[in-house]
Order: sequence, then C-alpha cells, then structure tokens
Amino acid sequence: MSILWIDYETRSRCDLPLSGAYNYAQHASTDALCIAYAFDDEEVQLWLPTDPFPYEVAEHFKAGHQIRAHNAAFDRLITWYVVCPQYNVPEPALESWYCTAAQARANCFPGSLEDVGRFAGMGMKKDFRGGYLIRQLSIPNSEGKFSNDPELLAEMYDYCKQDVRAMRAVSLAMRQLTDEELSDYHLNEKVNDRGVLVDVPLALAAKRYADIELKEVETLVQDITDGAITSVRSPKMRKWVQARLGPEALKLMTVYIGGEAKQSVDKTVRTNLLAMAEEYPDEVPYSVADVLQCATDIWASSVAKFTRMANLADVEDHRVRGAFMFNGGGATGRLSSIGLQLQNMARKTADDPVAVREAMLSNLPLVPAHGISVSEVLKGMLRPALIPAEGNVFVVLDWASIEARLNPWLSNSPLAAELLEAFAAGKDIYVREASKMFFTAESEINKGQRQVGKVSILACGYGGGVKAFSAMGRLYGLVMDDTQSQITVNTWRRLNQWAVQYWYEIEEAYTRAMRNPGYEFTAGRVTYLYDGVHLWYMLPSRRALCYPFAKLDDDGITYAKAAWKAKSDDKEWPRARLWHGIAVENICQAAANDLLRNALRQIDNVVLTAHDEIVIECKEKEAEKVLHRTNQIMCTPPPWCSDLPLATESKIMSRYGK
DNA sequence: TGCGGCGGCGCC
DNA sequence: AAAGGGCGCCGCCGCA
Repeated sequence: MSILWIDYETRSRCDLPLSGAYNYAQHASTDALCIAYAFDDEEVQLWLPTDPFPYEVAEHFKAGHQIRAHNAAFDRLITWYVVCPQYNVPEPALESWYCTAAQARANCFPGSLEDVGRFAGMGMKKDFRGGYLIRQLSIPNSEGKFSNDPELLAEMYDYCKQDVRAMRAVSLAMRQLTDEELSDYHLNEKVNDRGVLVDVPLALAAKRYADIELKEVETLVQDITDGAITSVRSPKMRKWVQARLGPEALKLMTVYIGGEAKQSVDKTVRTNLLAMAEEYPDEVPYSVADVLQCATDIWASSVAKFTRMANLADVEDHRVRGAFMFNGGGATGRLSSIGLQLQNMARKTADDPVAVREAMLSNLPLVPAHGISVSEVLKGMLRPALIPAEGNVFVVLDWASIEARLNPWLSNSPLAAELLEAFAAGKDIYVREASKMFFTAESEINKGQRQVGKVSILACGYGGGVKAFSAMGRLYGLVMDDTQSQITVNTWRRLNQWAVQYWYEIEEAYTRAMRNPGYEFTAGRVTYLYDGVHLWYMLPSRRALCYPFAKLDDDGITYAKAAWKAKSDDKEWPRARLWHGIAVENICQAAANDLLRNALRQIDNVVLTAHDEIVIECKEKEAEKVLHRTNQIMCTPPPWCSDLPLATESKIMSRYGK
C-alpha cells in the first residue's frame, strides 16, 4: 500500500493563531496556494490551483490509503474544508491520516519539523525565511491585499516541496508508530473534531470585567509608585519592591533556580512578604504590600483564557476544537493541550456559577455580592465557562490517586504487596501511612498526622528529598523545618523499601543498558535497551519510550531533552541528566497514560481529558448509565496490569467544575 | 514590527 | 551526594 506525503501552503484573511485551525479551514477566504506531494519514494510534485487536481491524489484519497503530513490535522482540515469542495475531490477518511509530528513526539523528539533536524544534530542554524514567506504571502498586508509576487511564490513552492522531502526523510528514519499508537491518534482527532462547547456570552462578559479591573488596578499602582510602574506584571515591579524591602524581607525574595540564587516576586514570595508586612512594616512598607496585593489580583487571574475561548470557539456552534495534542508530552506520551489550554484550568469554582453568570450578563457589580476580588470571581468562572449542549450534561470521572497506586505496582516488589492490598481494600492510604510513621493506631490518627502521611506519599515516591517534601508541604499548608522534613523523608523511605529498592534497580538497569548496547535489562516492570544512540525502555503495556541521544559519562547519563527548546544561538540541543527520580516518574506517568489510552478506546463522546480525568458529554437522561458504564471501564485494568487496584471518583455536572 | 528570552501562572 | 517533573500560555521587554 502506497503512502502519500503531503504539505499545503494556504492563505486566508482568518488569523490562524488567533482563531485556530478549525475556524481557519472553514473561513470563506481560505485558499490553497500550493500542494507539494509525493508517493512513496518518488520525486516530490507540485500542484497549483490553476492546474487540474491530480488524479492519482484523488484516487488515493478515495481508496483510503495512508496520507502522511506533519501536523496532519491542519492538512486534513484544509483537505476537507477547502480542497475537496472546491475541486470536487473525494474526502479522505480521518483514519487515512498519519501525523509525522505525532510520530516524532512518540519517539521523544520535538514536534516541529525544523527542530527535529536541529535535535538530531543536523545543523543548529535556524531558518527564518519560511516564516518570512508566510508573513508575505499567507496573510493580507496592511491594505488588506494578498501579495502575488511571483518570485516569493516560487520560493514558497520550493519550501513546500522541501518540507515534504524533510518530513519523509525524518519519518522514515524514525521508529514507526505502532498500529495501536496510530489508532489512539485517530481517537484523539475525533475528540478534537467533537470539541467542547464554550459559553461565549459568559466569556465575553468576563473579558469586560477583567479589562475594567486591570485598568483600575494599574491606575492604583501608578498612584502608589508615583508613576514609576505602569504595569504590575513588569520586571520593573520586582526591582521596585526589592529596592524598598528591609534586610529580612529581602531574604524572602530569594529563590534558587538550578542552584542559582535569584530574586522573585512569585506567589510564594508575595505570600511570605505580605505575611511579614502585617508585623513588620519597617521590613515591608505599606506601599510595597499594596503593590504586591495588586500583583496578586492581576497576575493570578488567568482571565486571558476567556478571550482565548471566545476567539477559538467555532463562529457558528461555539465549540472549541483541536485543543488536544496527541503524545504532546514527549517524555511520557501524555496528551498536551494547545491553543486553549484545557488541562490547567483553575480548579477553584464559584459556588453558584449560574447566579454569577446572570450577574455578569446584567453587568452587575461582582465584588460586594461575593466579598472577594473581581479577578477571584472571574477565576472561579473559568471551568463553568465550558458547558454541555442543550439537553446534555457532563459526566466527569477521575482515577483516585492513580500514581500512588501505579508506582508501587510498577516496582514489581513483594514489599509493595501490602500497600497495594490496602488500596484494593479501599483503605485511607494517608491514614495508613501516618499510622506507621507515628506508631499510632489508624483510628487515632488526627488530621495533622494524616496530612504528613499524605504529603510524604505525594512527595517521596519519585526519590524527592527535603526540598521536594517542603515544596509539596507548602501546597498543603504543612510547615516543617528542614530537620523535621529530613526525618520524615527518612521515615517514609524506611517504611517504603519497595521504593528505595526500585529506584536503585532502575538506576542499575539503565546504567547497565548504556554499558551494554543491544542487551536488555529489566527492573520493576520495565526493560531498558540502548541501541547505541537512544536509550529505550519498554513499558508493561509494550509501548516504547526513549531518552534520545543518550550518553554515558563519568558522572552519569545525559540525553537530549525535546521539551527544552534550543535557543537561537545554542550550538547543541539542551541536554538533561538522567537520575532515578526522573526515570521512575516518567515510567509512572507513562503507565498512567497507557491506562487512559486503554479507557478512551472504549468510551464514546469524550470532550476533555486531563491525565487522570475524563469528561464525557451525553444526554441528561443517559447520564447515570454512562457514568456507571464508564466507571466500570476505568476500574477494569487492561490485561497487562490485571492485578492493579483501581478506583474512581465521579460526578454529573451541568457546567464544568472542580 | 516580530521574535525570543524570561519570569510569571495554572493543572496533574 | 543530591535531585520534583510533566506540560503550555501570558505579558513584558530588549533586540534586530
């Protein structure tokens, strides 16, 4: 069966980054400028709109043969909405498409075609010409006209053909997607095509409130600082604050990034400074505290998402489509979210979103009615701005502490058996941990002790030490000094020998794999293999991941890290150091993602996922049935982990929420 | 003017 | 020896 390699260049009056690929492809002004294509290893050919549409391509579409494109969703949508109707060509099925960017990410390479080349060491020079051509030819100029400059067009045609050659070379040089990966990719594209409905009137109202709030706060800050600061979010603000703090307060601003001391005004710093301000105004003057408070109001709001929602929503049916990127989390294969980030929506949800919405649409003041800042109110309306269609509801399920279950299971250690049994028995795992830590019966464990158990479980599983523990503790309001934290970490490690042994075995396995290319080494439930270039590991699901371009030096293993983008003047792609903490975490997140993939294959009408959460839109009267059925699917482990204890939490919602 | 670096944010 | 990591988007600002 032959493969068609394809790449489009287009032009449109629709703003692609602003409105998204789905609106772009359906916009009346969107046209194809050219198509570069090739069958198998044949010469790349060029089609121009003045030519008759190539017969072989149309036949290929019709026959349902494979079509490969880089970021294939774009080419698929242009094919469906522009090319097929305009040139009377049969629509290729969704399943015909094979995305070579998804293939790159599945091999832990970067997704961008240009970066793949840089990543693989085929020259680090960045090419700006392609971007220039797009700006010249694909976007109308300031007078609203398109350029038809023949020389630039000719250059663009060459770029388009070159992209097909590059994509083909890269795709053939890499491990191919397995059938299972490819069909999971198609499933994700169906979720993308379905989209999720946005309450556009609410989003627009939120934007109005946010704009007014921003103006008010910035005026206030200008007053306080005598005009020194016009924007609260400017780095100038940090310096202004820094210059006015006492010596003790100054210490609170220091954060360490990669071992280097830096000054910060992030949320933790601001919280600490504001706490100090209450007692020691000589350390943190009132004016500084006021500015910090203003920053908190504006910075923490993430209300920009409302604008994004409204812009990306389909102009006709208000659904945001294409928000999920298959295998976006290259290191683990998790989904990532693009355009509208649906996987980091503030959890805090208004108590009565419908009432707040009514107030907002009527332009009523928000603060007096609710007693918190406008941006806080708006933040609580982010999730509720996603809604089911009329007559539908959301069925929302998430796995209960999935990583805390998977990690011990993955260790394959007999010492983890008791912990897994506790999960299977439905015990409160945090109480169980605290009971062991404090030599106290489970029935006697108080809230504070349970919190220590919880933070230990969340922070310690991946080899984290005092810093990890303290950071996690802060999130849960647990205050401990470093000595106490160290003792707690040590206690957890002593009580969870399965983990300590697992870390050690993993480290030994990947190190031996690096020393012995071509040989397999198993630790826990994963197997490492170094092929001389990449350090591969096989998950229990049989899915493979790798640490690309791994190298073993005297001081350990490093690998090229796709998620760290190379800077323009970098000579080499940035590399990360592999240590057991990263290795076991990658394994666990990847295995969790395998569970998600397995579940999604069996569930219809999914509109959102967030790593351990699945949101389904269905008819209201079917909700209970769907919930029950989905719960069954999510609690039934796939064959490769049939003894893994699973549990879910579930809700039926008329608006998205916590 | 556009781009990229930086320092923020949010979630799992 | 020690080590929290996985993501993407936003706004500001310096640079070319």
